[in-house]
Formats: sequence, C-alpha cells, structure tokens
Amino acid sequence: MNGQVPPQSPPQNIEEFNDRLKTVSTGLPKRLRQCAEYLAENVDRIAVSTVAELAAAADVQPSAMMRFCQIMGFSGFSEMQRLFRSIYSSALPDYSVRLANLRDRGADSPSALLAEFVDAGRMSLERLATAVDARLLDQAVASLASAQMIHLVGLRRSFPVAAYLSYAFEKMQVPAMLHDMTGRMDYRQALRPGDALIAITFAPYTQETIDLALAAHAAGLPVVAITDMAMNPLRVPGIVPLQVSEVDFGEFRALSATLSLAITLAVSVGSRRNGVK
Amino acid sequence: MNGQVPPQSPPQNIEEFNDRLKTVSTGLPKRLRQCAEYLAENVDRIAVSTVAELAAAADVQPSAMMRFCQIMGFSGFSEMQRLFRSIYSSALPDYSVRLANLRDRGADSPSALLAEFVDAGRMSLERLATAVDARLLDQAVASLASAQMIHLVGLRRSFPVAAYLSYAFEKMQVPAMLHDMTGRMDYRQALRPGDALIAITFAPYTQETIDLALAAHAAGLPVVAITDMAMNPLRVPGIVPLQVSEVDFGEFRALSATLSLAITLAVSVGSRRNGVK
DNA sequence: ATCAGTATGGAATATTAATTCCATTTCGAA
DNA sequence: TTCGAAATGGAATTAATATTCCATACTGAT
Repeated sequence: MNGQVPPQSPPQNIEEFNDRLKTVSTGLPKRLRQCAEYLAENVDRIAVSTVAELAAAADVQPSAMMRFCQIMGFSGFSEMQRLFRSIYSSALPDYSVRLANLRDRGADSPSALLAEFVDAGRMSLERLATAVDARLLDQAVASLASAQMIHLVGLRRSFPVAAYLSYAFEKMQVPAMLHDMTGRMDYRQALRPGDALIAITFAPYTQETIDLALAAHAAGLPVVAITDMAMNPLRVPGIVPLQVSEVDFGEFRALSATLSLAITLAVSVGSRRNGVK
Repeated sequence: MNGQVPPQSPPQNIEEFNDRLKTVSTGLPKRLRQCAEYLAENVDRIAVSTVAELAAAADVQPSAMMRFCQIMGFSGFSEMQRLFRSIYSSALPDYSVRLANLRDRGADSPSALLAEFVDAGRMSLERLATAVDARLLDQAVASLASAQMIHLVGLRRSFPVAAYLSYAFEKMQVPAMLHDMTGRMDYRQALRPGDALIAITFAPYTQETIDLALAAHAAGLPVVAITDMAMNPLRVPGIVPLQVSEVDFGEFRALSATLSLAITLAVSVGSRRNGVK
C-alpha cells in the first residue's frame, strides 16, 4: 500500500514533522509502524544516532528505517537527521554573522538592535535551562545557606550581578557584604571562618575577583563561582562552579541568563535560611 | 612540546572533560588553542557535528582537531563525540521538557525556581520586543547622543541597571556619571547644561531617583526614564518614557528585559557618537 | 491452494566521514 | 643566520555509515 511515495517536500521543522508522522502512520504495515512509534517517542535521539542504532532500537532492519524516512518525505535518513541536528543546535547560530548582515543592510536602528538583544537573551535563557547542573546548584545553595555572612564579589561587567545579589540578600535579611573595591580597598580581612563567598567573573577575568575568591578558598571558606566557560581561573577543586554561557553581541551581553541564575541562588538561599518553604 | 600524548584514560563525563580542558590548555600552540577555545564555548555542538564541521568552525584543519582530541585523552574524535552523544540522549531532550523536569525536582528546589525565573525572563523579553515604542526609543537615543555627559541614576532594585549602563558607556568612551548616592551625597550640582540623564525606577519608586530626575528636567536637561507602569511619578511632559513591564516571580524579578533595553540604549548611543556604522 | 502484490531481511555497494601520514612551514635556541 | 624540533596543512588511506537491490516471505483475494 505504501510502495509508491508521493513526491513531497520534506518537513522543514518539528511541527511539519509531527504532522506528517500523524497523517502517515495510519495503516502502516508492521515494521514501518514500529519505526513510526519508536521515532515518535524518541525524537531526541534522531540527531545523535546512526540508522543502524535507531533501527536496532526500534527492532527493525536499517532498510526498513530507510523506507520509513522516505515515506516521511525525506530523501533518506541523512536528510531527516539534518533537520534534527539543525534544530538541536538552533540555540547557537552565528550571532556575529547575523548582526553583521543586519548592520550591512543599514538596519542599525535602535529597535533592530533591541530585537537582537532580546533574541540573544532568549537563547541564553534557553541554554541556561538546558545546561544547568542541578546538582551543582543544590550544592551551591547548601553551602551558602549555612554561612554566617555571604561575601559578594564581581567587578566591571559582573558588578551589576553582584549588586543585584546584594540587594536581594538585603531584602531577605541575609547578611551579605558587597566587595565593590571602592578606593582600591579590598576588605579581605572581613572574610571570617564560617563565611562564604560568591564570585562572579567572565572572560576577560578580573584579577581582583580571582584574587579574593582564591583567598577565600585558601582560608577554607565555601566559594561559589558564577562564570562563563569551562576554562576559567576559578576552576579549582573545592570551588562550586556554576556555568552560564551568555550569547553575546560584540563586547556586550544582556546578562539575562546570569541574572536569572543569580536571583535563583539568592532566593533559594534566602528561603532556606528563613525556613520558608 | 605536545607531541607525545601521555597515555591517559579519556574523560568519562563533562566534569572530567572540563577539567582536562583546563589543565591541557595552558601552553598550547596556536591551532590547538583555537580548538580548545572553540570547543569550550561550543560544547553542545560536539554531539551533532562532524570533525570537518567543527574544524571549519574553529578555523583549523580536521587533522588539528584530531590531534586535539588525542591530547584531551580520547583515542580520536569519534570517542569524544561518543561521550557527548551519550550525555545528550540521557540528559536533555528538548527545552520545554527540560523545564518540566527542573520543576519536577520538587517545588522548592533551586532548579524549580530557576525554571520559573527563566520562564519569567522569556515572557518579559517577548513583551518587551512587542511592546516597545520604536519612536520613543529613537527619540531617547537622539537626545542622549548629543549630550556632553550622561548622568545615570537608579537605586536599590534598579541600581544594577544603572551600574551596567555605567560600565557600557565607559567601554565605549562615552562620558557618563553614575549617581550612586554613596554617603548620601547627591551630586546634583554636577548636572550642567548640555548634559542628559537616564533615570531607572520601578515601583515602589525611590524618592531620590525621582528627585534627581525632576531636578534635571527642571534645569532643562533631556531626561530618559526607564520605568514600569504608565502611571509613574516620572510621567511628565518632556521626559522620554521607556516602558518595560518585567514579569516577576514572587518579590523578585530577573531584570532580563530591563537590562536588554538598557544595553540597547547604551550601544545605540555609543555607536551614534563614535560614528560607527 | 494459487497467485499477484506487498513487505521484509540482509547482503552488496556507494557515500561520507574519520584517521593517518608526510612534506612543508614555523618557531625558538644557539 | 642556521639548525633542529615542533606544528601545521592537506592529501591519501581506512573505517564507518547510508543507501540500494533483490531474493524471499508474507498477505489476502480468488
């Protein structure tokens, strides 16, 4: 019954894929139905598996899977996989290129720029939601919740984040001290046993932040680091690393993801301390 | 120096991968460093790309990428990819599913909270993108671009925004002054003809911010107000109102939309001043 | 039970990607 | 400046993977 594949343009996105899956899957013979069912339930595996793997998991022959791909409107498995791979990495198209294009078209009006930042912000938030390590987050909250005083350090680009944390902790009556380095004074003698520290720093890393964080760590205080990449100077054993990769635009980033993470940390610590559920 | 790869067991998970990345990346030659940097920032692409694609994106030859994989302790690219593919299929389906998972971990867990903030942030950004008045934005940029000096005021909850603007302007060498009210001193005599002011305030409005903004306005300076509601104390003729309605969660908000608007303003003003197209 | 039309399994082939190898270039010490 | 070692680019090789093909097994109508 499904021998002849009607010449059809392949699905371009998940919705089209699902639609086609639905319409196609009525009256499919056994093996092809297995394919449909397996793929419907395991959409996320398509991007990272080979036909052979998927076929084995669906308990059919690779050739059956191939036929199914064609019935779905793709030229073959590769084309289908291409769709899912592109969707998967949609969280990171090349922003600088897009922006360059936008500017070349003379569309550098403030509103166009805003659209870019909004977009970048949304992507950053999505990445944060998918990439955050819940275990590390729990760990960070636990170590901060029992601290006598929470020291905050973040300079230059990261200063707003530290400042916001300071505001949030004050609101929740959690003792916190913002090290803003005014007057080049680094109140590091304020770090006392029983305290903890949150350090926020992004490439290019600010030395003062690193120094204070390492000093606290050396003194045996719990340290939580909010940073960007995997390779950063605060990646040392014992420091809880919370990684945020903000999609940025040139030298600037909107800090959406970073602030969301920070506020989460603050509220979690605050409610745990105050016994609020 | 990196010719001989010490026989080493390959990283088994992201943590180990990151650790190894860190230790390895000191004193790497040019091309290999490019690999390290690219991969560090694009970890999520590894699962769904070919060596050739990654190499091209990192602007190196495939063989360089292969060498890097070996330095990382893998037998080759395939083994490294295997690690990321296995993590992918277990850890993250799609974003919305992931959010649901985060929430499922218990209502008061940090991860659940993070999901809420991420969601709130996204909604705020969407609203901002659709609700912003392009004309007012243009007007704000125009009046700021010609100012001699830009004064910034935002206290308490809004302070991080003012601080970030201050950072951004400094980066772009636009003269700006952050009125942070330390020591309860309000340098209002610093407001001079030819200057302009950006005031950021949200309900409950901080009196000092209002005062300074009104003083500037009375002195005939252009004033741009970043605020929430339509009815706010700065809604007076002559003050350019930029409205942001941040969706908040509990008592706190992540400021995603506000910061995006702020950074847009800063970059627009900066590039108009510096004549950058 | 027989036949025509499908469906299926599995091996054969074509394609694409990973990996290696080596000639050439670059870098740094003498 | 010269030499040797390390790094690099790119082509050649090898391995893996997708895709096709066809002989065989079903299925259901007569």
